Amino acid sequence: MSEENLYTFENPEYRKTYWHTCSHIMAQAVKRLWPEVQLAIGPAIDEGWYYDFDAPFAFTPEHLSKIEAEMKKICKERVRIERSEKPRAEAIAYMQEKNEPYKVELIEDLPEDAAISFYTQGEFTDLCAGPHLDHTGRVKHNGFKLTSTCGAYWRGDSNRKMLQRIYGVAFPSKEDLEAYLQRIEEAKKRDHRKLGKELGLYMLRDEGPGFPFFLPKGMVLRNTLIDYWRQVHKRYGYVEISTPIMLNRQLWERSGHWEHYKDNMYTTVIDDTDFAIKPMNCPGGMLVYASEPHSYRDLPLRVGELGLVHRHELSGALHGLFRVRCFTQDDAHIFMTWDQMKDEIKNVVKLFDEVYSVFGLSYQIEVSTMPEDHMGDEKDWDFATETLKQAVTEMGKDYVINEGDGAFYGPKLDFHLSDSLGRTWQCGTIQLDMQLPERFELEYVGADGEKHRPVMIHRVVLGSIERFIGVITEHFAGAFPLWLSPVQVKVLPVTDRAHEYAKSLVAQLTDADIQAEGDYRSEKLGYKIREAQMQKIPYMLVVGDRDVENNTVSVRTRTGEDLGAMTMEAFIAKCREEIDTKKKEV
RNA sequence: GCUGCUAUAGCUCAGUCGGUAGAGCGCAUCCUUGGUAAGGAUGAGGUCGCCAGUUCAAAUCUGGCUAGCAGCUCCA
Repeated sequence: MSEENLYTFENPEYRKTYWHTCSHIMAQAVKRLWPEVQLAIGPAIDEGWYYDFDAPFAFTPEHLSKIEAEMKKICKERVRIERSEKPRAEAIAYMQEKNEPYKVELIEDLPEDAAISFYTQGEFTDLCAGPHLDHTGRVKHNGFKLTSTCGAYWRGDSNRKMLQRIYGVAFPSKEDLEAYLQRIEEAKKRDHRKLGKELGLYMLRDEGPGFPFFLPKGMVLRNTLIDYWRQVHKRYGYVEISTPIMLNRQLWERSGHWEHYKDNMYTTVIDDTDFAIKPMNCPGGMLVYASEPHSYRDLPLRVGELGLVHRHELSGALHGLFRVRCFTQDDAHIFMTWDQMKDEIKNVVKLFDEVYSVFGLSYQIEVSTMPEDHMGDEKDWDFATETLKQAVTEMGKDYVINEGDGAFYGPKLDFHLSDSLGRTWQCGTIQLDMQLPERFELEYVGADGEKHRPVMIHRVVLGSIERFIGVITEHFAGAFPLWLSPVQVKVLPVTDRAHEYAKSLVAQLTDADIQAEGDYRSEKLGYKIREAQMQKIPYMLVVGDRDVENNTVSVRTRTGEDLGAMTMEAFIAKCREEIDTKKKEV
C-alpha cells in the first residue's frame, strides 16, 4: 500500500482512527453543552462509532441536532489532538477531580505497570489508548451523522447501570455519507417484517408475541422450502421422524436441559407431573434411538426431524421472524462411530454446500472450540475438534477459530451466510456431542459383538425455517426465484372478453403444478400489471383478443421484459425447466 | 428483562391551545372494455392499543398495563 493510501477510507486502520476521533469530538461537544454529563467509553465499531454517557436526562433527536452542530464547530476549529501520559495515581486523581467515575474505574482496571495515555483536544481530555487524527479539522464537518440513541449497560453487564449510547457514522465526504444513508434505506426496503406484510407471508399479533402466524402465501413458500429439504435429505441418506412437542420433566433433567435452561422453557403440569414444551428435539431423538438395539452396520444413522420448538426469549429480544418464541428447526441427529466422524462431517458439509448454493448464499465457517465449563474428557475434545478442522480443510475450505465458544457438550462448526447486501446470518451449525449418548446410555453392537457408545452430531442447515424465510426474503428483496415464489404466474385478461380464456389458463397452470392466479377485476391492464409487479410475481400472462384468437399468451417478466407471444405449452415447459433447475434469476 | 421512543380506518400516515376524527391507498357498487407500472363517480369502514385518574369536557394531560420499534443483555 502506498504512503498516500494509508490515509484513505480504503484502509480499515485509518477508518477506525477517523471514527475514534469522531467519538472524541462527539464527547467534547456533549461536555461543552452539558458539563454535568459523565463519560464512559466511546470506541470505533464496524460502521462508525458510539459513546456511552451517564446523563441526568434522556437524549432526544433535538439533543442530537445540537450535538451535531457543536461537533461541526469543533471540526472547523481545527484543534490539535495531542497525546500525553500520566502515572497511574495521577491519572486516577485527575479523573476523580474531573468527576468522571467511569474513567476512574477503567484506569483502576488497567494493569499496574501500564502507561496511561490521554488525548487532549482544546479543553477536552479523554483517557484513550489512541491512535487519533492529528487535528479535528481532519473530520469533514458535513460527512458525519448521529444516527441513533439507546440504552447500554455499563461494561455490557445487565446487573450494572444502564447508560445512554449515541451512535454515529462518518465518511470523507457528504456524497459518501449520502450513499451510506441510501444503503440503509435499501436495507429498510428489504426488511422482512415490511415485505412479509406486503406480500402476505406471515403476521404477528398481540395475542401471541413472538409466535408467528403463517398466511396462505407464506405457507406456500414454507412448504416449497420443506419439500426441497426433504428431497435433499432423502438423497443424502436421512430418515425422518417426529417427536412429541411436550415431554416430562424427568427427561429434561436427564438431558441436562432442565438444569441449564429451565427459565427459558415453557412448562405445564399434567396429572400432577411437570412437563416441558420442547426447546430442542434431541432428547426425543435419543429416546427413538434407544428404543431398539443397533448394529454397527446401521451406522452412520441419520435421523432428521422438522421439530417445532418453543423457547421463552426475553420480550425485548423478539424481532420479526429472526428472533421468535416458537420455530421449526430443520434438525437431524447422526449417530456414528468415532472412525466415521470425519467422513460424516464431510457428508454434512457437502449437503450444506448444495443447499446454500441453490439460494446463492455464500458462507464463512467458524470452528468453535472447548469452552471453560465443558463436560467430558479433554482427549475426546481434542480429537473431535481436530477432526472438524481436518474435514473442512480436506474439502478445500477455510475457517476461522472462535476460541472457547463451543457448546458444553462438544465443539462445533457454524456457518455464517452472506446475503446480497453483504450482511451475515448464522444459520447452519454442525455440533459434535459426546455427552447425550452417555446420558442416555446409547449403544450399538460392534463387529466384535460387544456394546459400544456411539458419538453424535446435531446439525441444522436452514437453522430455523422461520428465520431462514426471513433471511431469504431480505436476500431476494421479496423477489423470490420462480421455484420459491408463492404466486409464480399471474394471468391478466385485458378485457372481460378474455376472462373465460384466462380461467382456462389458470387451470392449465395449476394442473402443471404451477402456482397461478387470475386478476378478473374490470381495471385497465396497466393497473393490473402495476399490482402484480409490486407483488413481485415472476411472470405475468397478458391475454387479450389477439391471444384468445391465436391461442397464445403474451409473457411479461417482473423485470419489465416483454417476452412476446408464445403458446401455453411453450410457456409451461419454460416454467417447469426453470422450477426444476431452481434457477436463481428470472 | 433493561433504557429510550411509539401505538389514530385493512395498509401508510395527518390531527395545532383539551371542545368526542381526516387524507391517500385498499375494499364495495356503478360507469368505463382499456395491450404492458395507477380511468372516473359514489359508498361503507374508527370504543383513537387496554385500564384507571385529572377535567364541565380527553385521541390530546397523568399513571399503570399490553404490544411494537432502536439498541443493550441473552440466544442450548
